[in-house]
Amino acid sequence: MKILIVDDEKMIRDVIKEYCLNNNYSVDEAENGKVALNKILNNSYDLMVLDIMMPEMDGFTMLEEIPKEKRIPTIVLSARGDEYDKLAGFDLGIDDYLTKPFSPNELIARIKAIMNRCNSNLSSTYKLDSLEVNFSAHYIKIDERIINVTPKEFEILTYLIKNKGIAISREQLLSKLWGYDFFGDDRTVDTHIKMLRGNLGEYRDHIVTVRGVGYKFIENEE
Amino acid sequence: MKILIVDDEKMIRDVIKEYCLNNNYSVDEAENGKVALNKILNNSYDLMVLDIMMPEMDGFTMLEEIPKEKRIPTIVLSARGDEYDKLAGFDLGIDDYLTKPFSPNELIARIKAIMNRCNSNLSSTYKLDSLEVNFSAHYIKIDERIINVTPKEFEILTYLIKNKGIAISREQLLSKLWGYDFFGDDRTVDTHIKMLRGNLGEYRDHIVTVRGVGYKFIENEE
DNA sequence: AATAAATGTGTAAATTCCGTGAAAAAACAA
DNA sequence: TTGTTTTTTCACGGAATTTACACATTTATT
Repeated sequence: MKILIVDDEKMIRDVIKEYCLNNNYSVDEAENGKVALNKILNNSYDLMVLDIMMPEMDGFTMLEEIPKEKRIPTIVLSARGDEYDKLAGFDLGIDDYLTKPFSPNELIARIKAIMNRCNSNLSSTYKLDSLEVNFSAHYIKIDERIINVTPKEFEILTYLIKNKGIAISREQLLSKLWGYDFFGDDRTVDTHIKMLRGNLGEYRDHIVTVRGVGYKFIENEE
Repeated sequence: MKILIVDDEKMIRDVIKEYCLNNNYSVDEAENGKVALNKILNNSYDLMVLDIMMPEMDGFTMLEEIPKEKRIPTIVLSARGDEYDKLAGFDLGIDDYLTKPFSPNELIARIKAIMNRCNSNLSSTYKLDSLEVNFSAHYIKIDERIINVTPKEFEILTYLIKNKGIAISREQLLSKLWGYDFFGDDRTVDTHIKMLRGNLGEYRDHIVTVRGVGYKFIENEE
């Protein structure tokens, strides 16, 4: 179990490190978002403890830049207590957060909780009437019949469903599903949405376009 | 999203209830462990806020009595701040804890965080009687019915609500929502406000013009 | 009451946004 | 390789949105 600690204050990194080592987790550190991003791209960690307020590259920006296949469970440290909105609207990949000052024991406890949760959270399917999306087995069924979609379409649908009810911008889709280094056209997303809708048949209207923003998946009328 | 609040002090239950309702969670209460256990066995909740120190049956005992299939995400409230309680609690599958006295806002934030990681179903919503503005889903409802507004109208309303009670100048709106490089007419704002008011129907008067300054959103008469 | 300044409102032109289809480019399989 | 599927680009056209502006109305001041 390897944990990446991202914080600009050495003191804090040291404290967290100490506690992690005592609990048999191995640790790597980064003092800002840039370094962290680099480490994430070139190594594999099981969990990240991330400070939001950092010089060079802040935590939010960094999270956005992580390509999807490199995303890991993340506990966010935040100095101010009133930024929850941001956390909420932004990225649902954040697993937990703590407001500074926090107790190291509490952090450890949460790390344990997340480690447990992730291990037990594997095969899952999403169901909506006769629509069935199996995330792990990677198939979509409507009325018990397999619907063929391309990988990208599947990724998009999955992402929208996991963020159902929330409007997702094209940029967010691109950076999450294509990767931070994709420099193509926004409208590519539209084309995939078009294909996806075509394939979803009677469920096509569950992908709603939010004009000026992007798309969202809805379960019912809202 | 239904939350069960378990605490022997009615005052505390009421406060938590108030905040939960404001955030679109529905609420049920129990004044001790026995009642709570009963409710859990016969209903289904998405989350529980649980006080540890209670008469009749304390929180820990109660947690142990819950059969595995009925366990739900739990936030523990504890009057004592010593670490032993905290860690012991986590071993019982507790998801988070707060020490009394706690800030209701923090509790809400943590509830959101847990809801978020369990079923990624959080929504930041502003409610005023039958007016409902969902920031993340990007919709406005009045009397349960969707109100169609343009993106700019939505942005403006959102901005005013987030700064409710404060007069916002046209310049401020322009620079925040249009961008610092907008060189158009001040009065464009007025046109959008006009449209927005039209769409807000009975709530049109909550957007007050502050003569000589700009506009503000108010909840009640002032 | 008269005046000036600020705001409300209707209209129409200008602009932006999105769905779509077609075709080029890239990835993949045989 | 060759052929097939997937991904990406791009441009058209309709529709929705944004903006500007003229005129009406309100408000504050004298």
